[in-house]
Formats: sequence, C-alpha cells, structure tokens
Amino acid sequence: MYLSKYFLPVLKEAPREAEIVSHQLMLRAGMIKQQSAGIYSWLPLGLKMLRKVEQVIREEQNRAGAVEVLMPTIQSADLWRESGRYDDYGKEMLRIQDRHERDMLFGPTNEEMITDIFRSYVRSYKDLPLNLYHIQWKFRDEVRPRFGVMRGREFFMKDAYSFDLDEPSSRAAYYRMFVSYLRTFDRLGVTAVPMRADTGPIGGDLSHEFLILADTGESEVFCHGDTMKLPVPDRNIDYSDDAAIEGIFKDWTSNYARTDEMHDENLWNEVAEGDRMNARGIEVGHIFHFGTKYSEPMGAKVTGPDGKDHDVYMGSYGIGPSRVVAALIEAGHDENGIIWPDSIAPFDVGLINLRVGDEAVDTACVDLYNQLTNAGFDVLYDDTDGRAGGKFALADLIGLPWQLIIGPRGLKNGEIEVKHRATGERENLTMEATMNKLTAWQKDVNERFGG
RNA sequence: CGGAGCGUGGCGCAGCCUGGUAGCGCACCUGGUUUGGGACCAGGGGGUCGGAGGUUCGAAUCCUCUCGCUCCGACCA
Repeated sequence: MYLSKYFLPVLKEAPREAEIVSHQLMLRAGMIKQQSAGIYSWLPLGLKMLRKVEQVIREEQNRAGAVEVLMPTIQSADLWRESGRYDDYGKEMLRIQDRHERDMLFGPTNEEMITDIFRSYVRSYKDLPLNLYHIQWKFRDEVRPRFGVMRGREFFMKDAYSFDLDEPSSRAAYYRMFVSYLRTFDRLGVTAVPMRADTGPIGGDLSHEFLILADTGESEVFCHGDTMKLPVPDRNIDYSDDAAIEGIFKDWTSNYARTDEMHDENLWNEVAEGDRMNARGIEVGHIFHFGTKYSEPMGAKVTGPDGKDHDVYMGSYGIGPSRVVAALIEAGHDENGIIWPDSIAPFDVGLINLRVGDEAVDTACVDLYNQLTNAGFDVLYDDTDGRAGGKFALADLIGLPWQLIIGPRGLKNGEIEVKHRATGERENLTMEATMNKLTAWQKDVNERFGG
C-alpha cells in the first residue's frame, strides 16, 4: 500500500476524551473514530487489525472443530421470552420495535438464537458433538461505556456454542475450546492466562476468563508463577484426543489463578511466596459451561442411543476481537506509539522514502516495495513528500514491526537502514541482506505463530 | 442510575467571573528557501462560540430549558 493512496488520518494530539493509552493511540493512529458514546467507526488501519485478529480466532476455532455460521444482529423478542431472559436482561438490552410494532432487540449475545437453530434441525445424538460459532457485532447498552473500544456498547464478538448429549461430553467440548483459546492468544503474540471465573448471569458451573497481562489492565490477577511457563500446544494438536485435551486443561488449571473478584486469600496463602505472581490484566475471553439452561426451556432435545429424548448440554465461548485489538496496544506500546506483536501487525513493514522526488531513492524504494510484496510481505510505503522527522514519528506511532529507511545518504553506499520497532535496534544493510533478514524473520514468525 | 465536569475552525486550548459581534498553537492552501528525528519566511482560507428560548441597545460571556460527551461509583466480551 502506498501511503499517498491510503486513508490514514493520524492526529498529533490525542482528543481529550481519551483516557487510556490504547484509546489515545487508536485515535492518534487513525484506527477508529468515535461516532457516539461507546460506538465507533473502524478506519482502514483499525479495520485491518480487527480483520487479522478475527482471522486468527477463526482459524483456531475451525481447527478445534467449531463450524462458522452468521446470525443477524437484530433478533425477535419472542425467542428471548422463551428462555425467560427478555425480562431478566434489563436495560443493557437495546429494545426496538419494527413498523408493525413487533418487539425486536439488538442482540447482546446469541444463546437463544443458536439454540433455535439447533432445535430446528438436530434430532439425533449421532449429529453430536456440534459446535457452532459466529463473529458478529453485539450491542450492550452499558450504563457507562468507556476506554474506547475496550468497553464499547457496540462490540465485535466471536461467540461459539457447543451442543452435546451429556455432561461428560459437554465438558470435553469445554476443554477443547479452552485449549483453542490458549492457542489463539498465543498466536496473537500475547500472554493470556486462564482464570477461574464467576459464572455470572449466564449461569452454569464451569467458567474461565482469559486475561491478557498488561500493566494498565482493569482487573487485578493473582496467579502461580508456574502458569506462565506452561507450554502452549502447537498446531499439530489432536482435538479428537479427549484425554490429551483434558490433560492440557488440567495442567493449566491446577495452579492458583484468579482475578480479584474470585480471589481467595486463604488459598493464595498456600502458594509459596516465591511463586506468587500479582499482575494486572484485561479480560479478552470468557467461556462458560451451562448445561441445559437454555436447551430445557427452549426444547432443544435429541434422541439418545437409549431411544429417549435428552435436553442437550451446552456451553458458550466468547472472545471480543475489538477488545483484543485495544488490549494488544495496552500490552505493547511506548512513548512514541504502538508496538504490535511480530505475529499480528496491520502491515509487516513500513518503507520510508526520505527524499521523494530523488530518482535514485524513488527507484530503490519502488524496487524494494515490489520485491517485498512479491515475497508475500504486507508493506506500507511512505511515498509522501513529508519530512524525515514526521515520517519516523508516523512509523513509530502505527508501530509496524519493521521500518526500512531509504535516503540518499545511505543509498550512496548501497545501504538502507533497517529498524526493528520493538527493540529499537537498527542496522545498515544492503537490499539483498535486508530481503534475507526479513525473509528469515517471516519464516520464523510463521513457524511460531502461523496457522 | 447517584456524584463531578466539559461542549469555542479538523485537533489541543484561551476568552466567560468584570456583556461591546472571536483569538492562540498545530493542521490545511499558495509561493519561496529547505530536507536523515515532527523546518523557516511570506501570504491565505476556514468558526459566529452544542441547540432552543429569555434578559439587554448589545450575549461566546448573564438566566432557563435541552442535547451531546467525559470522569468517579455500582455493572460488564
């Protein structure tokens, strides 16, 4: 992408209403624009990140055996009356009427609708297990939206729903999602720790939150240090091996790990002092096992091997990609701007032309741009005629992993400056050496984080 | 929903108390000189002060109502 042809409206100063760093940087980097309290437009750079996060989540859901659908944002109130939640949900649910004065609502979640889909088609235990998910906008009319897209009223969410014949197989489904979340956050280049969670209004008896550790996180977390050292299963994981999956779940949940809400001082004191880790985190995922809470009132049954009808056991599994984007920034930034993880940045490389109009420099830039693009890199080429300082500031602000700086000074020696955003390391390399370095980096990233 | 605060060119702010029809920095446009870490000079465009009503000869400034936004608290992917 040539910057001159892109739409990247950056701000030198953050608007006053932005309090936390991810919100400030998302506004400054031209990623989002607030349209109303807790409601945002996603501008090209922000949308690009949102899509990348979404895609990683999708790949890992698919790998774990979940099947994607897409349900509407607007739902009929009737479904919610069946589960009893139409009255329970309160003012967080945005209620609307259509022209015929039928009660509708903007979905805050989709348990009812997915249960309706399930009961419409599935009759036999032979069709189980089943896990359906979608990635769709949700609306919860929060009393007080804040922190930009971190707690918006409208937010993007991946929500998966598992259906099983009985409790044990339903727990196995829960474990699969648990493990897929470990892999998802690992691929997103962040440390997300699963914590025992309160089941909340959705109900059920088994629930975990996944928190990305960041100093600016809202929740205080208490966990055993060993949790951080546990290996995340690689892409060759076999989700059909229930025992192995349960083993991973047990490994990750055997140590103490709770947020302040669930914190238990007595249990905490049993953890050896040197192992206690006290940090802050941002909740980016939440999984629930809730059994027949919805299937029973809504009549979602299958015939079992015994020839009798059984209410299906269900769980739901959510990740908020829009919040994840903000959380990545909370977890990775410095005074100059965003530092995206290597694994997931809006572009891989920023190519900076320091002297637009100088034929040699222009030619070198375009050559390198084409080479990189052909090699599969996503490159943002700053071909604007701005000054060096402004270009460097922009590059640091949007935080692409690599900056390739090409100007007449270095080009005289056949060299360009290669800067790594995260470490600040810079070196002068030939074009060829640059390509080799980036190719090696790309290979390494693919091996560590690729699908 | 309880408490606090803010709305003045695109962004950040001053002016308001002590009414006299709007100013600064950045950004933007034109020309020139510049060009490796947010250049300089000159010229220029853009707001009628969130909205409505009122007081007054006169309102960004005072009063009333209203809308929007933010922060603290209770709640949440």
